[in-house]
Amino acid sequence: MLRAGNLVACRSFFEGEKMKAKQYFEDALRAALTRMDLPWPEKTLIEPPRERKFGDYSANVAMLLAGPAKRKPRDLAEELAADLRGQSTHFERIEVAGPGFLNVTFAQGFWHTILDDVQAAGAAYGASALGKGRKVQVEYVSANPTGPLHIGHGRGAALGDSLARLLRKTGHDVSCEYYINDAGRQMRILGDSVWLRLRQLSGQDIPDLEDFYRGDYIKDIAARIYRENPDIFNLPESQAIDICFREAVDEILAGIKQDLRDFRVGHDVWFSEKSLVDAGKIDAAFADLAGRGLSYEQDGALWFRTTDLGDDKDRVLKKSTGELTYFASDIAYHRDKFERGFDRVIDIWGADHHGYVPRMQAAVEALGHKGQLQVILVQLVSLLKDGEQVAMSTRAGKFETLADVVAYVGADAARFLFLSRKSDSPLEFDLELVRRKSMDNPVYYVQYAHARVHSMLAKAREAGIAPAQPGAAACAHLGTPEDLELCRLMERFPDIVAAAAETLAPHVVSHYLGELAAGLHKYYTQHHVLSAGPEVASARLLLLSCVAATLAAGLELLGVSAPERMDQVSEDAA
RNA sequence: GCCCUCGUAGCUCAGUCGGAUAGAGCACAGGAUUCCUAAUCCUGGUGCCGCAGGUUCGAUUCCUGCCGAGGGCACCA
Repeated sequence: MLRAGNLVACRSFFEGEKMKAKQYFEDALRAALTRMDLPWPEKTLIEPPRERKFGDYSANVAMLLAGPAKRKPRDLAEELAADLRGQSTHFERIEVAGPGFLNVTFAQGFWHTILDDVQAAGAAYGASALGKGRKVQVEYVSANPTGPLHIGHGRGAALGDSLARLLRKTGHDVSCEYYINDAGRQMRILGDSVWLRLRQLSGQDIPDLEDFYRGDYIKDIAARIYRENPDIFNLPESQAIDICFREAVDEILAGIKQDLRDFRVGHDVWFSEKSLVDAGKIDAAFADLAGRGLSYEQDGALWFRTTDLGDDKDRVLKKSTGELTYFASDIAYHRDKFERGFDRVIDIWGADHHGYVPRMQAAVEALGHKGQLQVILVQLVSLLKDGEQVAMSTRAGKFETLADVVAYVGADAARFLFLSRKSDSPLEFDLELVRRKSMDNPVYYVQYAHARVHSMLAKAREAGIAPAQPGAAACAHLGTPEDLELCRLMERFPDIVAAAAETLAPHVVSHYLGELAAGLHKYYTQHHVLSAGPEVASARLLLLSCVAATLAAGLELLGVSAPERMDQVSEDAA
């Protein structure tokens, strides 16, 4: 029952919004197979073939069916082709090729309908209801408030933000969250570090500590506290350190928030670890685990029986010193997430935490939410400047901050680079390369394509030429191979968005935008628009404004601006 | 020692559930602008898809082993 309902919902969604050509082909194939009394193979693949000469779309059904049906793939394909030729109207050509591929080419008129779709949808082009309104949380960055964000955090920030955009676009109810580790050992060290600097500043001769934060920003914070609280040395030391700690966290966190804003990244919720502790959520989580028989005490410590869940070793929740482990608050935190009603939780972590993933998965499973947590690991960013590696270490105070990098290369260029690579492979970030406004820099290639169209639209307005409305009259002027190529490219966009959202991989969008931009640039050099006569000009303006809308919709998903003039871009990276 | 990720063109990287002759950008060489922005376009060629087996109509893709790189195996965070 439920199944049937879903199927219907899916169907209407596909017809309206997903790749219409693909769906049309699939429907035709299904009907043909039914007529031939053959099943629909689960592993059927319908996709644009690598080479254009094989047509617009290609299906491998005949090869999949050949084995079970004990037939030759090519014979089967020929039979299918013959059936399809007699049944459907939108195909211009239906061919059998290679080992048994069934290749189809759509008629021009079919491609022209894309213009209606893009024009009608505008900025919403590519949107879908795939997520069915499910509540999803994306937690990302979550850097300890012990120093400014560095370039690696930037990669996670760009990814998390883009994923949220993708998930929203595909019909999910998304909430972005930043987990603030403001409890525990790191925070004690932070307080101590500021207190140390403060005492040194007041003239006390105290040697540096072994293990403390030594960045200049610590000195600055200490100096400000000293200025604002000249009598701080009259307080008991514990109270003074507490002031240092609180001031430091507040200031550093404010800086982090500012850096993220400048990078166009916004979290909906800033969740404090300390609040979790204060609200007794840790104890509640412990009780939960104990109730499930998954914890025990030994050697004065509280243990989580993760070996029951496939771990090779049980893990400590509360140390014999009474201190909580990171694991303990993470369990309580994730328990809280699901209590807040999220159907699905996505965490973005640095790849150095990958050993932690199975443990966290086990914990979530133990709490009854198996399969509802997805962890995405983001690999290291190695920062290069003039070819040489720039070292990064928060503790040592040597780092290239995100803010510095963004100021140097611009948010657009940084985001585009981060989002044009798979997150699980290491990334090389060459400051000079990313800063350069040239063709080595794909972001400008894409932005330029968008700006080019708007430049033409502006010129057209001056000349009194308006883009045509979609329809037969305009489409009669859009029959060149380049016209149709742009339509084909635009038609793929909704599928690209869906695939990127499903696989949580924004880089699919970046690569697609590169292709679409290339199509536009090629078109530009081959076809004049404004001087082509009023009717042709306005038909082409319609086509190109649809391309611009698609480019803008794609860039929006990456959080990269879609400028109407390129001189607006140069101000971004001064 | 055990576990995870990765290994694709000179460089940076794509390659979806196994499909047709493995792609793009950069770099290199040559060409295109009386006309909407040359931040553009066109033409050139390069691969033991780390190695060796296995699975099958077909493997860069899946399985096993090996080599190489990085990371992880705490009462650290």
